Amino acid sequence: MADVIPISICGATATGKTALALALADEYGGEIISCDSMQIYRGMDVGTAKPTEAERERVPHHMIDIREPTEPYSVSDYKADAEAAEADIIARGRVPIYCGGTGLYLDAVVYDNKYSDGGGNDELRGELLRFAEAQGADALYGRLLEIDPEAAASIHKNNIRRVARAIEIYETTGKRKSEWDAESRTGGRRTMTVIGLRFLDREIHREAIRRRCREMMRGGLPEEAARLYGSGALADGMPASRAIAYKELLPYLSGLETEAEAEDRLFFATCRYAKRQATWFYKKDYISWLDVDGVWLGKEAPGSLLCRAKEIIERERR
RNA sequence: GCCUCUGUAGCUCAGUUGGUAGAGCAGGGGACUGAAAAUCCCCGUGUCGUUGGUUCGAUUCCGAUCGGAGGCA
Repeated sequence: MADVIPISICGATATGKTALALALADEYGGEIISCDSMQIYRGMDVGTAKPTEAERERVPHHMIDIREPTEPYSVSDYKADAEAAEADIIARGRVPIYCGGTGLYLDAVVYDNKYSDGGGNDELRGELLRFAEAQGADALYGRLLEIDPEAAASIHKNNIRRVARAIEIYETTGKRKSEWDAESRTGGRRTMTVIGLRFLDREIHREAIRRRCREMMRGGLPEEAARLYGSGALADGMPASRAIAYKELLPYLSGLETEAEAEDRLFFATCRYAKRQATWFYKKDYISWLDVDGVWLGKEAPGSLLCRAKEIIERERR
């Protein structure tokens, strides 16, 4: 039997990735590996548009609900865990199907990237951030310029998060970030069929996002957000506090805004996120694109989209 | 009917002691290798409600007028 080629469904939010991945899983005897930085967390269900119980019974899912909303997680964790899941799926004779919109995580799995050994040093990082706050972003950037001018050239000085991380890499590993990157990027690309879903018409995509926001608001998002907020999982600095959906509802939950205003806030944040995802994905040369405008408008049957996806998959198998 | 407030960017508003205007939000574009649903960068001409007047010059002062909000009758 030929080597199994993993499949990946990516694209911006609300393009229909989940539905297509499920259909493909049925078709090929696949199991889904979530490629989503927020579905990792338990208890964040409505807000992250997690697959439903029924869907997860129908097709096995991996990389979902593997951390508490207070636990940190990173790309390198993802790469290790997802690849382990993938190996396990293949060993059982099934097809791994990645599905999700976290571009960085997809990259980690598409390329043989290496991440700097020695990991992170939260204390040092915190110290660097405090330094930036006290002395200014320029001062922090100045430190990076001294130790790794090459990395500094590709990081904006105001992006103190990245500046701090670059310094942290050097301090903890003794090797510059630019050196790590140079080595990592020689890894090459793995064989994987990556299908990207996209709307050609931005307005239609916005409609899809609008509908999703409405469904979330009616589907228990406020209750979920209140629960997470009450448990402290949304406190400053907590991983879950970064997710779109919960922080947007805080003014509403504390009585400062109406439900309609909260929904708008959620909608705007999601649209901006979709744009950032699109910017990331569109320049990736490993993606084969499928337009979904017709499906959303009801002019194309979901089965037809599935056929188009299968064509791409079959073509790459030859 | 009278009085007060108000009319400036898609929205909320600031401002010009008279020299044609700027923030936030929304919107557009982009970056991205251990927090990524995060983080960061770039992009603002709009009949300053309309119309007269004063003035070298009015969005800014004055009058009228139209729209909105409130108050008194």
